Amino acid sequence: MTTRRATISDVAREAGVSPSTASVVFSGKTPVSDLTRQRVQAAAAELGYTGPDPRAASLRRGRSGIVGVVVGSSLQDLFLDPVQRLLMDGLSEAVAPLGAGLLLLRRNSGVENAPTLTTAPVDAAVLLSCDSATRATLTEVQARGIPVVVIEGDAGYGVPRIALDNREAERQAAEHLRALGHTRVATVTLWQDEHGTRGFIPAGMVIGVEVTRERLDGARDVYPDAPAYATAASSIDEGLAAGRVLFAGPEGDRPTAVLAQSDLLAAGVIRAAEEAGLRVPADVSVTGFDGVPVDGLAPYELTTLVQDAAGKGRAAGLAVARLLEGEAPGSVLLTCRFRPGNTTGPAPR
Amino acid sequence: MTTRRATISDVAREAGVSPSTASVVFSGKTPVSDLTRQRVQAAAAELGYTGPDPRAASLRRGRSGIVGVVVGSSLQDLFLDPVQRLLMDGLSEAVAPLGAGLLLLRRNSGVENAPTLTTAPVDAAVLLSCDSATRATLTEVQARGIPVVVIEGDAGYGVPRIALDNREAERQAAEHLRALGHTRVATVTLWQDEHGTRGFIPAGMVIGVEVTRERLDGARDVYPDAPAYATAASSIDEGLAAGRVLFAGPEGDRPTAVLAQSDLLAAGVIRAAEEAGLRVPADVSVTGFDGVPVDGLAPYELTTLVQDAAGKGRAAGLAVARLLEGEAPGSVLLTCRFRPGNTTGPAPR
DNA sequence: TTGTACGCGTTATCAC
DNA sequence: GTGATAACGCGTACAA
Repeated sequence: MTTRRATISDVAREAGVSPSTASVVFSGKTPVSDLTRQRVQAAAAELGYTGPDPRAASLRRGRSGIVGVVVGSSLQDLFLDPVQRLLMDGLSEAVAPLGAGLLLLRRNSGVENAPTLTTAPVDAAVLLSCDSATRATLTEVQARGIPVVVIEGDAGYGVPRIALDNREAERQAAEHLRALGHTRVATVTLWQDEHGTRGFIPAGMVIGVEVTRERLDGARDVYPDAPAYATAASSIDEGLAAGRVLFAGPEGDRPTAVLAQSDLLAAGVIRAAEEAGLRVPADVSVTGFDGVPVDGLAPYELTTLVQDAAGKGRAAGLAVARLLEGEAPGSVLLTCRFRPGNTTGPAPR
Repeated sequence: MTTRRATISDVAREAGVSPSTASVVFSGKTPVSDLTRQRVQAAAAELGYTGPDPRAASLRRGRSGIVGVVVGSSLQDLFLDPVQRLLMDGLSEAVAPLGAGLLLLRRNSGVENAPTLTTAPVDAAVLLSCDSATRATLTEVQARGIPVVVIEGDAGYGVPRIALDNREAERQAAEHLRALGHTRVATVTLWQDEHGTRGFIPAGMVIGVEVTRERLDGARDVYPDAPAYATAASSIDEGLAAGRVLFAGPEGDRPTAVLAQSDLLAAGVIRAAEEAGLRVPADVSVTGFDGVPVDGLAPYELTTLVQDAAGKGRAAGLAVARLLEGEAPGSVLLTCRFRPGNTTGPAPR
């Protein structure tokens, strides 16, 4: 049975009304008499018609109800990070009332034929931690007239941004350490480039990833010469590896405090300190960033900067909604709150 | 400037060719002379035309390049689980060559106007851990003629399933414990219903969540009377809470071994054991399920059942591809591999 | 290799 | 409250 699926015209004919009337019954945009509605619904049931074809409706309306989310790497890496998870949750929550869902699109999938922002029927796009490599995508998308919002990234050109006061926040953490008397302070950073290059960042190097650069700048505002070790991702394991490097040197050379750019990294650094026989915070102070619960960190409570990750996602969703209304939402700058814990203490002497 | 966006006809006119020729230049389905191609491309550049409108193309082709993924709860919860992350990664990898992306759809979002499988332009749908509540959705989607694949769920009705040999696998773990001489064995299960009801599962209760039921059945094949404590999610914290309950009783009453239905739960149970002053595996043996790396579990290596979660996702993607080709892929049953670690040992006496 | 003609299934608009 | 009309932008037989 290769029988064609029923269309709204079929239903209309069966019900003895015009296609437009039948359409209105399903969309509810215009009042319809009860009798007509019932007739149409009966005809639909009869023919097994389950409502308008979303593809045709989206062509006609010019809306698909889909928001593309461009993620950098694998979904695996993305969702490994609790901050990103919260963010996606907030975003999905904020676009749902628009009748929109999130379409996951990978940036450099390398797969032939993979869907992209230009081939997918998206109404708007959200770019996550947009780095320099994303710029190309951006201009093409804008040429299509697709509204774009950027989260934690450097978009320029009048694109609404949802950002954090990363620099000021990290500066607060650094000042907290200075007030405690620390002088030998190191930083463990988030990824510095799309390859996930690990290692100490050479002096004078300009980092293309905004969030990493800004947090590092904040640290350097207080400790201009602090060595910075870049990791490949925000995870406990990455923090552990970085911590091992930092704590490998002779005692007089080791940092007495570490500014980690995420809570997961901080948890890893703390573990590395324990491995090296150092006590936290007696021998080493550690700060994090994000303010997310870290499984298995107890009894420590990180000294950290709390951000509202879900709020970031919601703000992005709101911006998308505005853009779809034809408005021009401004950028949003969210602020972090410093939360002292028990992982920082006076510098050892 | 409210100027209409350029269409392919505009480009064709500008280039002095027919619309169909211009279309062919973009789709590459038919050979075109170099001269024509260049003229069309020049015209496109001139008019700022960036390729066919995906909405119109999808109506015409009857394909949108979108695979809907129906997730039960919040994205947060979904991606908290490393198994689900791997699965989504495998799935996204497998559908990318189809030119398809994953559209995240929440089951019971409760949000007015939220997108659903019937309102979104999806070519196919993947149901994750489909429980009894999902059945309704399923029939409606099938009425639309949208191909569906179910992962770890009970779909019935000729829907291809990607499943695991949960029962056999868990039975192996239980037999391992029996061989070690354990007699007082408890189980910590995954969610038993959509509400995430925690607590001991009453005897004789039938569980609607397939994966939970099957793994429990496997445990009961060996230990018919083993108490089972249900958690709300696969996480360390849930395992910790469950473990605290299990280890709260007097010594002669406590289980000497715990079959946890996931590695994260197992990690939590181990932590609870440590809290209670019990040594693993000297006082308590613990098994997991999944075979995923658990951050911070070292130096333990879980005795567990290794499953290929990414492979599960890929299998689902492949099944989707087949369905879209009009074929009728069968169900896939993947098997787990028992991997002994250092968290199980002889029963204490 | 290129052009013509048509339809994909729906909905906005306006007149009745 | 209902119906006629006209797009929405494109892909693809088929003919030339």
